[in-house]
Amino acid sequence: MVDEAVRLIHAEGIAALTLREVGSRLGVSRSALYRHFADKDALVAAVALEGFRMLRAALREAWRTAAPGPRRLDGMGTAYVRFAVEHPSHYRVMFGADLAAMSETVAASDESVDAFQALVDGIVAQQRDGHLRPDEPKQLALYIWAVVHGVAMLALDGRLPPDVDVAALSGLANERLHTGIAR
Amino acid sequence: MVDEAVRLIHAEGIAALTLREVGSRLGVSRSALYRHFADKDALVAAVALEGFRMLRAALREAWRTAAPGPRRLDGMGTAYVRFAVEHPSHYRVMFGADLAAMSETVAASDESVDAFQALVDGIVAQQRDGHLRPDEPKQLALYIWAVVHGVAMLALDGRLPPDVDVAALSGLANERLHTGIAR
DNA sequence: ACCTGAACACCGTTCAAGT
DNA sequence: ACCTGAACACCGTTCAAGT
Repeated sequence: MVDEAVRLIHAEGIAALTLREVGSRLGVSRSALYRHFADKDALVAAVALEGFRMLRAALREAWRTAAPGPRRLDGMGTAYVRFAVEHPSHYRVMFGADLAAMSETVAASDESVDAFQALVDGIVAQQRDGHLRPDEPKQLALYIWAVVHGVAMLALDGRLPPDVDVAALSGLANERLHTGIAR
Repeated sequence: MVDEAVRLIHAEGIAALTLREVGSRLGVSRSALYRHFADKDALVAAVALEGFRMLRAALREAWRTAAPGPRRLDGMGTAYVRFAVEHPSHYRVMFGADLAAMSETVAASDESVDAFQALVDGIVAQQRDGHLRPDEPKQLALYIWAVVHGVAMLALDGRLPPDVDVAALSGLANERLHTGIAR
């Protein structure tokens, strides 16, 4: 069901995600879905949780494989935007207004908290090695998050001019971000 | 109708914006609204256009009243986030996924383009006075936009931890943003 | 345990009919 | 010109009934 929901959003957009269509594609009646999820919000939340799990893995992987040094955080920024661009259906559900109502539960989930923690961990490590300003790590993490989230949202919502390459903007953002927070 | 739509979103959330409720609050049948707007999207677009008009005015005003000098752009960043926080209903419609389908027309509107242009104008002026890196102004503007948009979206969607003050984060963002792009 | 089909209370939208 | 009321094709959700 979760996979089918993601495929449906990817193919037809988030507005086309209806329980009827999910059921139809799975060859089952719409009411049958209620045997597996409490309601539509629960299905959407499951997609969001899967997304946060994937994002967390992508961020940790980016940190792990990045060369140590002052630029080690850059990989996480690139990985974040790339995740959003490569998994727009997940990202839209994770941060869309549709989830705003029930966001408390999803935001409090281990998956979501851990994804953010991966960034905080990286910041603390870079501060320890003297590569980053000794600001409050959580505040700094929120700032970095806002930057990459802003780039991702503008890209996904088609708000960037057509001649602008997302990867190029992401690269520029990483450069200016780095200059702004480096020690 | 536009005012009533904004009031309704403000009071009940964007999901509660229905033509039936708007009509009911105006003491008129739902079908009567079609005499003034082609469909619901057209009403939503009108709210978005009003929002971009207000945002443009707020940005230009912030630039006009800011003290000249290297910090003159900071006021625009603060004004942007403040606009989003003070007019969440407008902002949500302007940048929400609901408008994504028809965003081409709204994004191409004078109101929207002018709001962005206000930022580009400020950047060019600051570069001329030697306060800013001589990067491509449009690219720089997109980066700054991403930063303030990211802060605004996280704040509006309730994604910030409860102990985080939006104004404080906006201030920190402005500081780090400035360091990253100053000459 | 899992599914179906009908029903209910909502949507946006259309259209003939009224003033 | 502007509005109404009924109708249509959609939603999510519930529930008695089936296997």
